Amino acid sequence: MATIRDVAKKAEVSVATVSYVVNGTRNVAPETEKRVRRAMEDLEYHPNAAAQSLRTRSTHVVGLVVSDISNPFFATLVRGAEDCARENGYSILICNTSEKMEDELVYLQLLSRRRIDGMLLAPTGKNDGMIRRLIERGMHIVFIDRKPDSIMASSVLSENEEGAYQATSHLISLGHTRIGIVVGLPEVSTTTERLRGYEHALSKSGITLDGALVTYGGSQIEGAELACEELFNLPDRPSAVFAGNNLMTIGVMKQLRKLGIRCPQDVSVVGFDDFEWASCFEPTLTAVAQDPYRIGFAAVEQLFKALSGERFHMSDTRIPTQLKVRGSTSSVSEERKGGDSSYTLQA
Amino acid sequence: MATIRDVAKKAEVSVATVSYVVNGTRNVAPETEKRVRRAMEDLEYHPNAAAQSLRTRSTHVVGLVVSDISNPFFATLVRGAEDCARENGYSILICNTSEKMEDELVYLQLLSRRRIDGMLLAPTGKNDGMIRRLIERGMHIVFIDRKPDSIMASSVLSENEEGAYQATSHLISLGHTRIGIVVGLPEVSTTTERLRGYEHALSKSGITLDGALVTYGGSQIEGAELACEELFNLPDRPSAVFAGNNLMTIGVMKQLRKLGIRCPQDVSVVGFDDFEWASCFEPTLTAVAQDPYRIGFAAVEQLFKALSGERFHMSDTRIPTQLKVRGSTSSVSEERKGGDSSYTLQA
DNA sequence: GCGTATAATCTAAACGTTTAGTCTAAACGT
DNA sequence: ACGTTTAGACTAAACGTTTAGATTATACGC
Repeated sequence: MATIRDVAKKAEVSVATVSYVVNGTRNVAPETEKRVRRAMEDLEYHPNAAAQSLRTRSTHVVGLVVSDISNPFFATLVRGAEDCARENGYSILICNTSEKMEDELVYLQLLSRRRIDGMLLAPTGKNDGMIRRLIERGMHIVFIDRKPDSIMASSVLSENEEGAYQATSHLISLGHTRIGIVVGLPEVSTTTERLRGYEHALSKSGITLDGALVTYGGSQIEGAELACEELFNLPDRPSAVFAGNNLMTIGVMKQLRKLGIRCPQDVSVVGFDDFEWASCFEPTLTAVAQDPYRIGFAAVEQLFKALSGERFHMSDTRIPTQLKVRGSTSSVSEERKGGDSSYTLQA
Repeated sequence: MATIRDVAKKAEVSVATVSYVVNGTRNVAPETEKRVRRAMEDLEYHPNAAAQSLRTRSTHVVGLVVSDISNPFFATLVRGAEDCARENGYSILICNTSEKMEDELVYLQLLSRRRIDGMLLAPTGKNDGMIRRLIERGMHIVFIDRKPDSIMASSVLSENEEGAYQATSHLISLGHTRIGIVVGLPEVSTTTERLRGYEHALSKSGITLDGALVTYGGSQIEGAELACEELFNLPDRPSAVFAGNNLMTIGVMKQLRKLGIRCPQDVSVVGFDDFEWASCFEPTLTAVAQDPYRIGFAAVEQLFKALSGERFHMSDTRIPTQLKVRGSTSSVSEERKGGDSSYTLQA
């Protein structure tokens, strides 16, 4: 593979000159430039990024740490991040923690070695110490989707509380009073925020919170199935269920089907996270839509702002959610009336 | 940030010795090792990966080029790839081509500069020249999901033809003879292979191929909606539709709903690619399940085999598909009988 | 006690860039 | 004609590792 020295020799100039034309960092005579470019073409020269990084102490790489990239929410978020990164000449290194603190730790160290210019992090919530030290050592971090409340740093998150509030209020407005909720992992902020929105909506309507209706599904399908089973083993069952994320919505629906409980005739369901297909399969799902693409994109923008030294401006960005009312929720005690009365409510 | 020199000084040894304990490349006295490790801890030393790469000419990074990581198929594939990569101390750099040849080209060059150790590539099919040159220059490439037929290199793909054959045969066995198909981009191998399976199944049953029933949806939802509309504008409509990938299945379903055509009562639908939720929303979807996780995982394994110099063993791996028969397909002319008669047929 | 093998450590040259600092020669102002 | 500026090009020192080869000390066989 050709080096800058080879190009220099072929173009009969010094390596410095080649570097200048590659980076446009100094004037070089049009004639010389032509010769250099010609040589680069001929030799199929590609600057060695490792050498550049070593010299310039900048890798043009940003790390992206999420729990599981196969979760469509994160997948889309990553896409948004990648699009923004690419526009600015950056690449993205992905890391899946599976919500495990050890894995997260290993990745944080790995990213340190790689001298990435910054990172987007959806923290498991169990490595705050290490994260804080990283930040102190100068690592630029933007939290995405969730954030540790003990650390001051930029973040880009959904309007979780407001979204959950709207979802719950929607159910209440349909006459539901026993509303079960299946939330994710207790240590992540999305869980607590969504729970808060739920509680807020209840209390606003004077409904007293029944602890038995709050269940934990671990953010996974299987966990949500169990949580849902739990809800319907209660002496007085809920007439509606609020599922805390996309996977748990599927878990809930699976369990309902298993139990022979019809939605929305027997129970209303609203999920956090929308789906592409939600409008063409039955029951069409009422959901709080997030905008993961925008979260990813905005987070990288935020990161670049920090990198460009724009006077350490910490910012917490909240991306709005949208309640999409579809067919999986219906008036309590009324039968489903059919017909498509979908509508959308903006947060 | 601490360098190896700092560690050496603190531990009162030479930099070489530090390197030896970091990499375990030579014996060092237990006493010395302890001192060195201590120093590393104290200084929070993380070896500079750029310097290592420069020196060793190996980055421990593999590039992953797909059309769109927000497509759940690729997202899961990436997860499989990442899991295997990580097990072996490698990281993954992601690139989204959006099926555009220019973007693909830019990424191929970028990955060259980054001196990645190898790459997984789902080619757009329009840069074969560049790809061939890369391989000649020593780049290790494993094709995933699809492959250019003009290039000899390892690949890990689904059993596309067989899967499509089974899907089509299933429809035929239900009495369908006018079977529409919505396939993706003509230049990618998945399209041609799935089309071949479809044609094969038809001809085997003595059904003559009607060109009007073969439509192109560009692998996207919107494209498939149009393609589906086209199918149902035909003088004699199909009684079944085979959708060529996950997004196009959604497009088809959206269009059917728009046209007021019921599935499976009016038309049967089978999709290529399964969904997590397919068994709990109506119509429960009959689909050819692929195993993207396994594709990604196997592709990285294959790549490592090549990297470890295991006598350039080119291999084309095919990952089996599974036909999951559910509720979206039914006997022609018969009304849907209800009840869950799901079953699975292995390829 | 002597040559030799072995273990532990060190020295210094790469790896491929960028960039501050020099140098040269031409252009310019007066 | 002569200092001064300027454009264009060059030299060489970093950046932080790895690793072949040299060096030293210790153990071993006889």
